[in-house]
Amino acid sequence: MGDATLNEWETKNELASKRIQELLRILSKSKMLHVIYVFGTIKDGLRFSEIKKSSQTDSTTLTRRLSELEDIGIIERKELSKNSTAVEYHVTNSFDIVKPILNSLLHYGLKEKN
Amino acid sequence: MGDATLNEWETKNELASKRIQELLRILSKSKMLHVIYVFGTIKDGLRFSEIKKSSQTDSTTLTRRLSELEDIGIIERKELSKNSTAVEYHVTNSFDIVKPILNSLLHYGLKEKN
DNA sequence: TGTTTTAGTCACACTATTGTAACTCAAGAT
DNA sequence: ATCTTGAGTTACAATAGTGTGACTAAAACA
Repeated sequence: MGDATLNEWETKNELASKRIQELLRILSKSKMLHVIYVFGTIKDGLRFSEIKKSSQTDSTTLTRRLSELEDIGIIERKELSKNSTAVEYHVTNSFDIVKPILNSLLHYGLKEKN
Repeated sequence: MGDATLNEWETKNELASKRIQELLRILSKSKMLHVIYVFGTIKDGLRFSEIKKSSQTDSTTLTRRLSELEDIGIIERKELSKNSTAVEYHVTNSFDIVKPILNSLLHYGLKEKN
């Protein structure tokens, strides 16, 4: 951690800390990484059933994870053609903001303990 | 996320995913960021009471957080001079591995929603 | 018209995590 | 000898997060 960065963390508002903690809380929930991974790899514009199959998550948990991601503005839910049976999920710009975090985590995960 | 990185994530062992989830689970616990922040800013070789005061964490929670950080090898607990009343906590090499994650999180936290 | 698919919801028992308050026990200070 | 500090521990009740199985309502298919 550089000094400038630490100073920022030290002096800037508490809001950053709140957002960070919220993000961590959400990211650490069950199946969240699996779900995000699907958005990161497969494609944009995913159907509920596709995400469910690809992430191996049950309906209940998937609904929970999707609405949490929607809440923090990382994905968007779009009903296709005014009826409710067809729904598509898209990533937003904020998804890009989270990518470096996922990458850092990945590199941590791949690194050996020492 | 770059393609190479994604491929890694896709093809490398499940262990990475386990480690990542474990790290996220631990990082998202209450006061964890406060505690890590103290290690990152104040100095190395901290006493229990210093961490307690600086992170504004009660004994119970601090003990929990410190042993979790010790478990994943991010900090080390050292009893000074064979008696148990003086204890010092040090960061390990693994602390450096986690730094980029903290930095990424910080930048996420400081960024406006869009 | 009946069946399947899509996208969920609901209730529930179970486990994990939290904060609080009280307690301990050894060493150093008065 | 008593008081305080350091570094916790223990018990506990409250809250949060989990997977399971059963259920639903609309639309598309046969």
